[in-house]
Amino acid sequence: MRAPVQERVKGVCCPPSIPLPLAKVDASVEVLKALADPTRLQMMGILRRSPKAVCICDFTAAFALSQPTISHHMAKLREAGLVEATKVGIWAYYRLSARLDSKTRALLDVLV
Amino acid sequence: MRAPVQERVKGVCCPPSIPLPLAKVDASVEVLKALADPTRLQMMGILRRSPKAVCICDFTAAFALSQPTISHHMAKLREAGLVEATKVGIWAYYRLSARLDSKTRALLDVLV
DNA sequence: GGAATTGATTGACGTCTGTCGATGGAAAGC
DNA sequence: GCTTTCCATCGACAGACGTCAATCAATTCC
Repeated sequence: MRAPVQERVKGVCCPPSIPLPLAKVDASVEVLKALADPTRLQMMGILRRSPKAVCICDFTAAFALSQPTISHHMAKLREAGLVEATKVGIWAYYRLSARLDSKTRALLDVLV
Repeated sequence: MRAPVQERVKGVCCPPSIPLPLAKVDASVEVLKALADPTRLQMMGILRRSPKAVCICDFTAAFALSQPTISHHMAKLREAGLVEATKVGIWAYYRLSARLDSKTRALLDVLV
């Protein structure tokens, strides 16, 4: 008869634990949602490895997805503040955002 | 008239870049999806800080969500291999999985 | 000016997700 | 045995998400 993990009285639950700061959680969730898709995670991997900004047309060629879908995914990454776009003539070039905070950088180091 | 980001010929796109290993991406996405929810991220934060396993009823008390929803979220974390459950009498206790790989640990260090 | 190309946007579709109420099963107390 | 408590599962529902075809705006080339 070993001791239980914690003292418990039936019908009596502990007071709620101290949660993380709500703003921090929401910011993290926004980044996590942006990364939680295979296509977008691979896009981030490609961008992190590329010394130059990458043309959208290259992503369209790399993934077996329609051009609007590629554009949609890149927009998600842009809205999350993960990438930046530059227009050169007809072409649109994307690179990792220059102002990624240290936590996001650490995430990318682990993931891609 | 500065040099463009990359040489481009109209109508000609570069060959696709080398993507990350597909299996790695899918595994990462599974974990990211499990973490990309405010409730689940906070659950992970609580579990990571708690030296003891935490009773489900404490989560039910901590979050303004119904008991089935709490159970649903914990099941998601369990399916992703992030947490483990122990049944003690009527109560169910959860803790961080003992066999988290180093990348997942690093993720949690950054996030929660 | 007109044709061609890139890429963003729109609208539509099926699927996945977060949430709840209701139900069910197991353990503990009466 | 019956009731109570905890928790997982089921069924339902609204909203978000990933995808595509069609369209549009901007640019370049003829």
